[in-house]
Amino acid sequence: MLRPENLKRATTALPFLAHAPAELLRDFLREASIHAVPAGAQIFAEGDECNTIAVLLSGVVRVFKIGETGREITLYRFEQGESCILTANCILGNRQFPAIAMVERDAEAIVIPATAFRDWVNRYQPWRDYVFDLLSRRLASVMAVVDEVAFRRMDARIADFLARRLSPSASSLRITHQEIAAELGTSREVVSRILEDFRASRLIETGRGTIMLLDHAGLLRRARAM
Amino acid sequence: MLRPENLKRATTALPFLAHAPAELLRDFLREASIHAVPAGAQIFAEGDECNTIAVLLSGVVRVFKIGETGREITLYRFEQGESCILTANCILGNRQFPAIAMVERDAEAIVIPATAFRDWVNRYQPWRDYVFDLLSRRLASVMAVVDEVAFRRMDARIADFLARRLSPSASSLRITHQEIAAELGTSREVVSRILEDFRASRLIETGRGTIMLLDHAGLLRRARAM
DNA sequence: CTCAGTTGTGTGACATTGTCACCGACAAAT
DNA sequence: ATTTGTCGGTGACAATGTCACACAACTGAG
Repeated sequence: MLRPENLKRATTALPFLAHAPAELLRDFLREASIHAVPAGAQIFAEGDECNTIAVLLSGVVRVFKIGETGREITLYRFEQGESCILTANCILGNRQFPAIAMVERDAEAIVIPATAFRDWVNRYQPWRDYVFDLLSRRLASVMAVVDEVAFRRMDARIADFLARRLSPSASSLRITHQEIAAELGTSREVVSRILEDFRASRLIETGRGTIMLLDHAGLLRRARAM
Repeated sequence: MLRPENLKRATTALPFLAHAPAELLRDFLREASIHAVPAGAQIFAEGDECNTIAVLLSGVVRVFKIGETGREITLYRFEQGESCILTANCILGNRQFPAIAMVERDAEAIVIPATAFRDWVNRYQPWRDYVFDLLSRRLASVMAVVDEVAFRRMDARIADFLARRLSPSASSLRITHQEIAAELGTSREVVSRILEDFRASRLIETGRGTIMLLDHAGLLRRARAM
């Protein structure tokens, strides 16, 4: 049950609610509820059955896989207005959750029971569009991950990653080598070696837990070379 | 425009048509058409816009990515009753096709215009369920590919691949090393080396363009070891 | 402040995988 | 039989993953 004042926040996250049929809004108010989830909490683990679906109002959730050796790789993240569409995936297909979802920054989520979710997909076009769009976006982005992992060299991927998170205006980044490794699906040692190389090439400067940008254009060049 | 005798074949491929509302059937007959596509034909290339969607009546289509070095990796295949859901993906999200789809075995396809497809998703629940289910299945299977590529060793992946296609009753397989490489996203040399190793371990016997099974249990052991 | 424990990074050795250059064996066509 | 293209084998080297370990920077308890 959602309090009316929270409908405003929900509408910020899900803009289509502003023009949605009154019926959907009524159902939404009745079925949805808001929960706060602290950073570090696992929302779903590999193999879980899903009986609710969450749409984020704030915070960030990271969805990733873990290999047998303990290595991780990020599949994607979602934040405000997005939902763990993999959950939708399990709900609609009665499948098990094929990855791990963990809150990265404290999150508030609108939680909707699986039964209501399924029902709305059938009854309300705006809701249906929302779900299709997310599902479709994820499929494309996960396919892009396959491409990255299968074909690109690690130095290019790391350069790419850094170039996206650093800019002349935000020239320093707090992140550990281990975190970069988990992002890209490699090991910490490999990241350390490549960062050492970037440092020798005067692309970045490194400190414990931080990376500082020296040469953004140079990073982009490394990202493109292969 | 579909001839009534072809509706039977379509219903074999899409069982939900048997219980679908008359309206959907009428639309289906009006909008769908059947086309034969020979093996080797590219259905979609990376970056294509999609304005039709195809559902297979027969044959096999392989969807894959190509890296800059020319290496390939198979994302998935689809055959009778399945559709190139990535097309749905582009249609619903107005995105570009993010991979290559090529007919592997001569195919016949029911072709539906994008506009009709979109319309039916909104109007007919059986159609909607069909599309959701496929999309959702693909997402899960592409995520499994990420897991494979990121974490499993190549010898285990090749052993796995062979164990699936060989059995004591079908103990020989016509396939080239290059084809295995394109399947798994590695290079021909790597496949050759690993097959040589399997041969030395008396798991298989190899000939030009063929692989013969010697020890199925042994292959499965190699597939599990990491 | 000091010390011990924790976390982040560096390093060398080695195994696995990817790339390149090249060769020879085989098959189909002429 | 010769030619041509496909298929597979090989050696060298580069890139990546794994393991074992060292050590420096931070943290919190006392």
